[in-house]
Amino acid sequence: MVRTRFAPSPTGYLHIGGVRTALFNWLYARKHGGQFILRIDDTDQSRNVEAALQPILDGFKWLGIDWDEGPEVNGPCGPYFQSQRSDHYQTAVDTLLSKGLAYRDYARTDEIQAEREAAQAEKRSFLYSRNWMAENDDQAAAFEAEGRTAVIRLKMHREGTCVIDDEIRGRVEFEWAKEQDMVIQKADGSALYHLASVVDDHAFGITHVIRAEEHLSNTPRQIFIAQGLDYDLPTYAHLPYVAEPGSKTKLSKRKIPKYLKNPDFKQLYDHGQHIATACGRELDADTFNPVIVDFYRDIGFLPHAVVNYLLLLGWSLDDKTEQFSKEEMIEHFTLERVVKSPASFDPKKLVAFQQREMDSLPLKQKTALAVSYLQQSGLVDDPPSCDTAPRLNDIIEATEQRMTVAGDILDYTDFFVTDDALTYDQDAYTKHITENEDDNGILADFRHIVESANPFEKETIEAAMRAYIEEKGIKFRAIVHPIRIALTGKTIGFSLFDTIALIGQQSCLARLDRILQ
RNA sequence: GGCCCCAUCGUCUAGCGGUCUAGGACUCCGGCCUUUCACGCCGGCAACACGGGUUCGAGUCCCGUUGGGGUCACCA
Repeated sequence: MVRTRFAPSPTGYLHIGGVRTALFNWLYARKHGGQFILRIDDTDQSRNVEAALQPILDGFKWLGIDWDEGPEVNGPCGPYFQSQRSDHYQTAVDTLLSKGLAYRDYARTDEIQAEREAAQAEKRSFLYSRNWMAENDDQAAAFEAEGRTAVIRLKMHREGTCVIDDEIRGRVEFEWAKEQDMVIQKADGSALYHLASVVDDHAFGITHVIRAEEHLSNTPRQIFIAQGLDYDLPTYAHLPYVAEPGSKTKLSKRKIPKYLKNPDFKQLYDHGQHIATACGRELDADTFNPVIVDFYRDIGFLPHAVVNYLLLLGWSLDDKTEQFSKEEMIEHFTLERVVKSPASFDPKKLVAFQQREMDSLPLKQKTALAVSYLQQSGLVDDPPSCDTAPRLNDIIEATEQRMTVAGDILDYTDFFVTDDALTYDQDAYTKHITENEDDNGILADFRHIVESANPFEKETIEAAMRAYIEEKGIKFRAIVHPIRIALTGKTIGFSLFDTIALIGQQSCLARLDRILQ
């Protein structure tokens, strides 16, 4: 039975790199008919865990990555919060202590620091002298008499080799003597990450530890703990990490200002800001940026586009397949085809996946998504009013391929404002209306076409307009801009005939009259 | 700095000794289409880090160099 896990720390947001790791764990479990478990790494959290966890759970739900055991669903191995498992960790510490594989250490932090710096100065690797190690109660009592307090450290081997058979990296060796005597329990009695992680992986029956490469170098100490506790070792698979756009440095959540210097990242970010602003949303720079999953959900990405993109960031099936349904991902995923080198996050390519996904979305669903943005920005009532509701599908259909994300509908809002409230792009207005003396003639003629179109449909309007330019001996492009500006205030938009039909005869006349007067 | 990992177009990748004058995708650049803006279509630019081996033959195997990265907490 395959059991994998993802262990997020309740930080308040779901990081894109974390999602990729979770996805691979999820896929591996699903492929092998096993379980995917969510464990909450809150051993060091003083803040409100519940509030900081919710966005993470919501993110996974949105992406369709479900968990078999963990928060909300629970399961046979609970509790799934590390803050509630301290008794397990204490038992493990006691075992390690009794077997002489860990010790009470009374060194002060400055004393350790001094040793570390000395090693650094001599350009050799640091190895603790164990000068303040207490291996029996008498020694401990002596140190305590000096007013010292103890942490628990691992008493690492000082010879031999630790061999890791990594599913992705192959055989990796570490000399035990280079491994530090890690602290596994703080002076206040709380357990630290490595200890908690190993104990819980065992308690949860985790068979495959699939995690990012940054954990490779601390695997030896985890193996030491596991062996000391007589646990069977899980299979390890160290994924390459997700790197910054255009770089091989690990993607971090705290370097947004730096990423903003990357034009592609900036463009995506601005796109998001534009939509969020149009929705009248307050922006939190910590969570509203392309490194955090919420960003994509909030501006109208399709979750599957994000998942599909992330799948290909460090994994491929072959030399051509790029689009995968969830079922296909599960069917084809193998650790064997995970790439070893880091993959840098490419905002442009993610958008391309989204574009493709959006284009293939059925109209009804597209409409539903877009309408929610119109509602958020107050342009459409919830539920839509009687005169708006029937037009919605037609409007979205007329967007054709212009919406990359659902929030893009907010660039085409002139169908939802009243004729009096329509605003004009000033430069365009000046250029095509004010400065062009012939335009009044064209607009007036166009008003006649609108007025006499019967029925008022795009086919009849198009026929009348084509006849008009033929008669006048002018190009169509000569009349497009003035008309478009008169009707929508802008030079860009849908097909002009769609636009006219969607605005409707009455509004077209009203908007034309605003200009003609 | 010690230890460890990695190395094919700008980016994601295919390539598991000959079929590679290195394939696909995104980006970019041309052109076409055209009622604007998108879309679409056609075409193009662009890579095996370097040096040694092994071999009849190396992008593919080995070693070294260089480069990039990760990690070295009473964080996770």
